[in-house]
This record gives sequence, C-alpha cells and structure tokens, in this order.
Amino acid sequence: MCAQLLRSTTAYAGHMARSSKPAAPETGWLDPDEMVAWRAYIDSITPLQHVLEADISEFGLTNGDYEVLVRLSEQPDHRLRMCDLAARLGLSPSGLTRRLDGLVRNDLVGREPSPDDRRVMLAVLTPEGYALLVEAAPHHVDSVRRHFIGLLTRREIEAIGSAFTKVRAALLAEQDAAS
Amino acid sequence: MCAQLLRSTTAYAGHMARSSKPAAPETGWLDPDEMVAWRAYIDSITPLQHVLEADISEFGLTNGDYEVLVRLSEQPDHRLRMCDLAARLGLSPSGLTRRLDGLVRNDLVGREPSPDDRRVMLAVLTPEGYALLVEAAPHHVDSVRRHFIGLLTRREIEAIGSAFTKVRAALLAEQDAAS
DNA sequence: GGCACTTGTTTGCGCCCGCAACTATTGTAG
DNA sequence: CTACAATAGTTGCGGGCGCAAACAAGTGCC
Repeated sequence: MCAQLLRSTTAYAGHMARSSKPAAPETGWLDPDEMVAWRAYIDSITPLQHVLEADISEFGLTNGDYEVLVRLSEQPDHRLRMCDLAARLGLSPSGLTRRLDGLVRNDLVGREPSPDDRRVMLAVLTPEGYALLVEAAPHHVDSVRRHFIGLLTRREIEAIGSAFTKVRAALLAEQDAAS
Repeated sequence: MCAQLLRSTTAYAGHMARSSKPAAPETGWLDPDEMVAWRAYIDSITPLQHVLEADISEFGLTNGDYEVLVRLSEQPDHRLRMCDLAARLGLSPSGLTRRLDGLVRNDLVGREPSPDDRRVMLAVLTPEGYALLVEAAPHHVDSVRRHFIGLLTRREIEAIGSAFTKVRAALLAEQDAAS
C-alpha cells in the first residue's frame, strides 16, 4: 500500500541529495493521491491485458487479432486501408503486415488492392471473420465486465471515461503535431 | 466519438440476429458510459506507454528497464529474488532472465546467488543503477505528469486511484486462487 | 537416508513487432 | 514532360518475451 510512496521517496531522497535545486524542474513530485492513481494504473494494465488475452484465446484469437476484427467491423463496407488500420491500432506498418498475415491465413480477413489508388491495399473482413467476431464479442464484453467495468461504481466509470478521453485527445494532438 | 457505440452495436446486431436469447448470458452489453470508459482506456494505454518509452529512452532505458530499477530501489537492501521480481513486473521467469541480461551488461544491476537458498539468484541494484534511477526519475515523473496526471482533475485522480486499486486487487486475488 | 514432488532459474524455440531499406505509386514543380 | 518528393506497403534484421524442457536445489514422506 505505501510501497508506492516509499518507492518514490527513495529515489526522491537520492535525487535531493545530488541536486542543488529544491525540486523537480517545474511540476514537482507526485503527491499521495497522484501516486496511488499512477501506481494502481501501471500495476493493473499488464495483468488486465493478460486475462483478457486468456479469455479471448478460447476463440483462437489474440487481443490484437480481435481489435483488427473490431476496427474492420466498424466500417460500413468492412474494409480499411492498411495505413488507416495501422493508425487506429497504434501499430507500425510492418507490424500490421505481419498481423494481417496471420488473419489472412485463417481466412478471417482478406486483402484486396484499392481501385482508387494502386499503392494501397484494403484489409477486408471476410464473412468468417465477421461471424467469429459476432460469436466472440459477447464473451469478450463479459470478460471486460468481470475484470474491469463490473468492479467500478458509476462515478468511477464516468471519471475514467472523461479522464482517458482527455488523455487520448492529448496524445493524438501531440502525434499530429509531430507529423 | 460515437464510433465506439457503432462498433459495439454492429457486432451486437449481428449477435442478435444469430442468437435465440434476448441478451448476453448474464451481464449484458456495455451501456454508453461504460463503453466510453472502456474505449477511451483501451485507446489510451498503448500510445501512453509509447510516449513514456520515448521520454525515458533519453537515458538509454526502456520502460521495462526503468521498472526493474524502481522495484529494486524499493527494497531496503536493493535486492530481490528473481521470482519475486518477476511477479512484481508481471513477467515470466524467462522474460526476466533476458531483461536482466541487458541491465547486467550495462552494469546497472548485478546478479548474486542467495546465501539462504542456493537455487535463487538475487538481482541487486548497482551504485550505477541507483544513480541512473535517481537521475532519470524526476524526468519520468515529469513525463507522467505532462501526459497523464497533469491532464486530470483531482476528482478524476481519486476515482482512478480507487478504481484501479480494486481492479488490481481482483486480478491479484484471481491469480493467487489459480495457484 | 532415499525417493518422489515442488520450487527457482536458465535455455531452445518461435511469435510479435519496430526500424531501416527497398519497391511501387502518386503528387508536385520546373 | 520530367524529375524529385511524398505516400503505401512489404521484407530483412534484431530485440523482447512466453512456453516447454532441462537442470539444480530444497521439502516431505516412508
């Protein structure tokens, strides 16, 4: 419980001993509430991904595979340019190529050249892929509820929604600015 | 914005068309608030890890390396059994072995056999490792504040703290029960 | 004390994925 | 029209990491 604070104060004390300035550049160290939030978040995300992965593996999918199917299913024509799909998944171009390789092997996704631009390949959800998504989605949602959403109060859910919406927007703005 | 809902309703409609039952097994689909929270969270964690990784790379560290140094620094004697360290990091035994390989090569961490149990190796923070942590920590905290904590209200910080504390506790209890 | 059983760590293998290099188009000047 | 830049995608390479097997060492039971 207070290990998080010990952690920070340990390094902080060391920093204090070596630094001539009284505190960090401009923002300062995390206060107890901030530290609790950050540590709980950091300690949760990895195991949370792991349990979701374990649950979805029942359908022969990885978390990443599932996310591909979801993104394609969101499109009216069930297809998406590789680069757009990569951006939505936060994946590098090469990473997306390999991931699609696996899905294409299993006939869950197809590749087709775009008629508009001969550079682009479209990833297209196959009927099999859509059927598998439809089958897996309720179980996935159930898994999310059991391990995450279902543990929270309405107030916490709303706060997480507004908080991470801001975080996501800031990250998107930052990477847009970098381009 | 409403893509999250479209996403879910798309798959949900497909499921409805194929299922004879009126809804998911017992819990049901995510309502709008829950969906916003889940999607914002899922869309944030990967890019958030990426920016933190980019910031910490200034010190020649990966996020995972940094976490090793932190966990060791939390211990009074700056050492930890491999298996305990692996558990704290959510890493498999083999994963931890390789990660330590890198840190040992850079003299940030040392290995020493435990005097109590000749099976166990202790990972020990070297003076260089501790010095690097002390140097990097304020910048890391600043990065966390700029990309995450600093964007949130006090209410959101408290809610995230209590929410993920519960999530983490449930995940730990679950994996303890599995052993 | 000996023999099974558990625990702690490392290694072989394979998968995932990012980076840099390369190819194929398309867009833009001149 | 041609040359150069920008964009889309794939491939070679290397690093990170999980799983299963191997091995070492401790524990329990007779």
